[in-house]
Amino acid sequence: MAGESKPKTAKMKDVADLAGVSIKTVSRVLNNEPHVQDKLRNKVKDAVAKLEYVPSQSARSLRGNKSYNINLLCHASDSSYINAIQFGAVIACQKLGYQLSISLLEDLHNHSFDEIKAELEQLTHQHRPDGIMLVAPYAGNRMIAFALKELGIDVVRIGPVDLTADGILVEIDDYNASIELTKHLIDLGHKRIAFVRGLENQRATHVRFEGFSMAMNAAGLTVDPELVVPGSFDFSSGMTAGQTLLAHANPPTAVFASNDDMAAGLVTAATMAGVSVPGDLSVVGYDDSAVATRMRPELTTIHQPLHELGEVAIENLIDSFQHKRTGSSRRVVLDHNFVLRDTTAAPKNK
Amino acid sequence: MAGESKPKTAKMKDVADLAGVSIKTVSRVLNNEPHVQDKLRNKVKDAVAKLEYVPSQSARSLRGNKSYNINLLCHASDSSYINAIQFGAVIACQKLGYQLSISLLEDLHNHSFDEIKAELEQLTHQHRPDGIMLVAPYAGNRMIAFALKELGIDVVRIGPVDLTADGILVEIDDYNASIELTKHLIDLGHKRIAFVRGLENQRATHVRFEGFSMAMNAAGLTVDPELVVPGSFDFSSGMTAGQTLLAHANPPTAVFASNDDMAAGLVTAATMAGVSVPGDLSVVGYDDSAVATRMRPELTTIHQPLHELGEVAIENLIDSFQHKRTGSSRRVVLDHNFVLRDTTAAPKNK
DNA sequence: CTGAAAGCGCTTACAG
DNA sequence: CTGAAAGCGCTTACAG
Repeated sequence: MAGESKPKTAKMKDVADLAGVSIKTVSRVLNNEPHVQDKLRNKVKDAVAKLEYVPSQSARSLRGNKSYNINLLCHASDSSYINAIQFGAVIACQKLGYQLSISLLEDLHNHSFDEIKAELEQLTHQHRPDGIMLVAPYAGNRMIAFALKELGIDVVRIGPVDLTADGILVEIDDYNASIELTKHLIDLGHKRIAFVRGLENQRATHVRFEGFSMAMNAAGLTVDPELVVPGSFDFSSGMTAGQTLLAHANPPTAVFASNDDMAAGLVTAATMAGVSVPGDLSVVGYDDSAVATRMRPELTTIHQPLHELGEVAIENLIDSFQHKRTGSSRRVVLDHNFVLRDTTAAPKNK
Repeated sequence: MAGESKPKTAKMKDVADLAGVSIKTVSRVLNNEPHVQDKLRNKVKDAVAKLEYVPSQSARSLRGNKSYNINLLCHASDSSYINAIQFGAVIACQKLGYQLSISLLEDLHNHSFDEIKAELEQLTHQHRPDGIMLVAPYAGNRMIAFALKELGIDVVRIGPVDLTADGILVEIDDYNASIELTKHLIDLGHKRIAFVRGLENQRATHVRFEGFSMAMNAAGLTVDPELVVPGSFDFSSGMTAGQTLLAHANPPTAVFASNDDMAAGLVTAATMAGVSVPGDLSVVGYDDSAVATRMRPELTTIHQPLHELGEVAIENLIDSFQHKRTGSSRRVVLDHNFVLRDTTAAPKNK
């Protein structure tokens, strides 16, 4: 079977000829510009439909200095949290005529600002995205944000990043969500509640701990420093944290893990040690990512609207540069939900 | 703080002027074309470096009718299998000066060929990728493959798809890997071995079952039809399969789940039912995706080189259309590995 | 081995 | 409200 050659597609000129107008008018209709008679507008639309005309992004890009491309800067790790955000972002891009591309940025620890900037320049100059979307662990990286700003690229960031940061931010209210989650444990009757931190360079770690501490204090409970253990947002650090906490002379009856992956590790460590969840130990996570319902018992957690975070981030980013509001700052906070599942219960010896 | 305007970048003309040559010569050097004196070539390279010149993909696209963009067509599901392949694909694209973009295709069940073709035309005409990468569950979809062919777009597919399919295929030897995996269970002394199928429209399901059956027969064992249960490649179908198998009057001592997610569900179901893995039941998975080491006991499985599958797929795709070998067929088979972990052991009452 | 010219398919000023 | 001209930054024939 011979390979077919690429079918030749209609150009703007063809549409103009068929509609009996100039190509400029076609362009205006396509870009939803005002000042076109309805009659002409309809003629053009008919011609577009008849010819199945789709404008060439290359040509639009070249002349208009736009690429209709948004780049998601990722870290090399498997994360269903990122995955879900990416999903929402793709949906929004498709809806708005943009394309979502993925780039991988290697670890930038120990890199100078100039090196980071050079790396980003290399990455962005080739395909010239109209905007960049930053997620964990890069969303909170100030050097990256600043370098991108110097390169004149619009950025949207997702998650609880620096409060003083400018640009577009999309997130949920981590502080209050953490309070809610902690209150749930307190209301069940828990007093010795442990906390598993995430990566220390992520603001999420700090905000969630702040909410946790606040709720504990408000309830007249103290946070035992020995029950605050480190983690790195992944399954195995959750297991380690679980082992540490269970080995404590006076172990906690409940644990707040600052994300779901670690909570899953914790539940696994408990189960392996013969500690029943939630009978002997209650565990809560954070995110409501895929793992939350791919474990037993299913995880009580905070639901982040991950798809929506991705969608809203893209919409705001595009809106921002379409209205030439480059450099504008805004902060969008979406609703979260507390999701009660099966890893929490009242403590046995209350 | 005022937003900086996009910095103006060097153009090919600037490089040509600095190097004292024509822009055509610069173009030749940049595209690694022959017929340029080394002296001039070096002058040009110096100028490129000095000006930090990066060619505009838009301009190259428009004139050259190439987009330097490869599109990964995804299904809306969270899968660390796809995630890992995507990772490898991004790496390869970055290395070769291409960009990987993601598109989501909604479910196409009950759609006619013409509808599918129209959908794909819409999707591809806007950004005109130079090639498309297809993974599960679309890699094996003949209508998609055929529609893309009619649209003149090069395609690479990953996984065990139809043997008669033309185009570029990258996969591992599923048949022999499945035999190996089954032999492992047989060598441990298992005789009643169950099999959990995946989606029936995926060739992986059939090839893996074929390998399983073959190995059973070769060892003089029969496949009990009652121990062959359906699944859909996800965690919850694995749990269901586990419950079904454990409820059997004469339950199996080992299970071959045709991917890791289902194996994880199976282990979870067993654990919940008080059936110890691997003490009372051995379980093997397939893929070695992230979940394999995010569970306890860790999963014995077949390691698919997912990153490499993604990389090799992209490399072959680009190589194919760069050499105008559009329409050429080839099949690349990468090595797999049997990974012995902790979910398999000899049966108790052998 | 090297270069001057034409043109990819749009959008951006500019005129009317 | 509409259009003729110029040009975005490259690559593709074509000449020498």
